[in-house]
Amino acid sequence: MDEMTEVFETVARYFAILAEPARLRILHSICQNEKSVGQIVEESQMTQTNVSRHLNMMYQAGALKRRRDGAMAFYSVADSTLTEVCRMVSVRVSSELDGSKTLKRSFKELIDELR
Amino acid sequence: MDEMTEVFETVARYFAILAEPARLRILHSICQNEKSVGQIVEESQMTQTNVSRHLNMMYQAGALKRRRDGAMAFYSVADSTLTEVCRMVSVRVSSELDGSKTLKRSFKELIDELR
DNA sequence: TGTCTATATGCGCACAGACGCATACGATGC
DNA sequence: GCATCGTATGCGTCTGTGCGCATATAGACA
Repeated sequence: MDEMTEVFETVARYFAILAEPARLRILHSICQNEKSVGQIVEESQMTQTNVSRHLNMMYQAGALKRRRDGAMAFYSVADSTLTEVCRMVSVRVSSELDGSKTLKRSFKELIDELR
Repeated sequence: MDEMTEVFETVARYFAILAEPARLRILHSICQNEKSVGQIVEESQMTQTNVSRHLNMMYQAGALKRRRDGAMAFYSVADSTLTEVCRMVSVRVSSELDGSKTLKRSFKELIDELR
């Protein structure tokens, strides 16, 4: 396989992590402190199955850290570049909104918390 | 629909543009100067159909500019944030490679050209 | 008008991935 | 041991989307 092919596939796989609303929701949920699966489920309004699967996917990809404590599993962000680019893109996207003010406020909230 | 849902979907759609090797290849191809579809086809080793479709997709998404000259269409990058985050991610990903030196060199090449 | 070149698109296929349901696994407590 | 709680996973389904083939459209030039 061509070298560049591998390069582009690798970068694309990285972006694929962020190309899914469910995973962005999770990232947002744990970008400040680690959280247990249960906490994330509660906050994110997603099913436990779905949250668990996305967490594992992100963990396998090296995006998240996992800490086990008894039966509980706590996840946190392992790769700060994820939140950085997420923040950059949020800024960019929100800057060209012409619509609802409440939507803009939601973006600002997200941007402030992505640190 | 919840406001946050819309926010996450919007950001995810943005990342989806970059979550595809073919589109990264195109972005790399035109990140310095505008190019015609034919030129991109040649450089990228992709079929004309495929290149055209991805170009149009990116154009519709506001990622690219299009200039028509006769029968030709020239595309260039409209959103510099795309190349910026692409560069950031490439730096990040290449920094944790332990393998082949030629692969690292390919990454460096990409990173240098993403400006 | 007819032909050639450059670009776009309708159609169909195939594959990937997101989801829910049910269930399995593992730890804790009785 | 058994029941319960928290988390992970096998399976089936469904939607989305990337791709190729063929064809359509549009401009240039005779």
